[in-house]
Amino acid sequence: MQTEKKRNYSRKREAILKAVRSTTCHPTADWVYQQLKPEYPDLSLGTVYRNLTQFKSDGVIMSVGTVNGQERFDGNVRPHTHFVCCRCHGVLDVPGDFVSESEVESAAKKMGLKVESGDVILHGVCAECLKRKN
Amino acid sequence: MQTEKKRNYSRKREAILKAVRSTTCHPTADWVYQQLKPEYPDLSLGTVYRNLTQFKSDGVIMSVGTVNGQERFDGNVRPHTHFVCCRCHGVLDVPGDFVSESEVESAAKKMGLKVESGDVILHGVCAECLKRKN
DNA sequence: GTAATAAAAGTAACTATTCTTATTTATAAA
DNA sequence: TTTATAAATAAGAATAGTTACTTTTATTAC
Repeated sequence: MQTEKKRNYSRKREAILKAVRSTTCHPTADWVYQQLKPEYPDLSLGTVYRNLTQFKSDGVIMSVGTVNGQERFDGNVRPHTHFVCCRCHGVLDVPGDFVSESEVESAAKKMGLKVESGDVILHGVCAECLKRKN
Repeated sequence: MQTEKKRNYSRKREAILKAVRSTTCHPTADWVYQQLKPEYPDLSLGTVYRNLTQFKSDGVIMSVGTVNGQERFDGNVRPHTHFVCCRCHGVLDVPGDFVSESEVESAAKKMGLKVESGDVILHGVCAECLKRKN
């Protein structure tokens, strides 16, 4: 049995989660902060970080990893693929999984690993950037 | 025609590349620095960073991404899969590719993306950590 | 209402990485 | 070999993303 941690409601926390879920841009902590600042003028960046960290460990959001020095978050926790543009550092969802669950499982078993998640990250140049300057 | 950039030979640069290639631990910049410090007492961390960046853009090493706030490098640039242990933050090679090149290509084409590389990163608990404490 | 507890603000601290400048080293020419 | 040049380096300061800390504020239970 796990120890239950009680958690009080907070309007800001709710807004932070909503902000992450409202976009497909895979935002940074600062993006969320800037987004909410107008409506919550006393919001602090630390609050955004703290809540994003909580959401991550609760599994209601996920991290896409660090792109250009900044962690990128995703409100969509269903398995999907990410594409990172090395020009504009945009992150895009690519529908599809592309990875063979069973092959991974058998390779992991051979090495004695417990695999909890698997991410596919594609790198390249996005359509926008290709158009802009070839 | 590309402008050729001349590059002078440097004993330290060679040692840095050798260090990254000598291990499968997917080292951080600091690991390389600590490793070479005894033999090159006047080595500086900035030199390690600068050369790793050069090697990356030359394609002779690759980045595994940021794990626990630090970039991890890999001297093996052939496509392969990485496993990141969320307990000890170790990075392991997993033989195999697991991702369907052709499916990725067709999905990318549909979105107008130019894919240059694709990485599979598995997350979980490594054999060592599973043994240590279950 | 009041007490107990969690959340937030604001600030300070931390850390990986990059940048700057003076110095050293490697290469090429004379 | 000596000299000229351009590149590489050391050292440390600067930057930036992130986290931790302390005090104040908000939420819940009674």
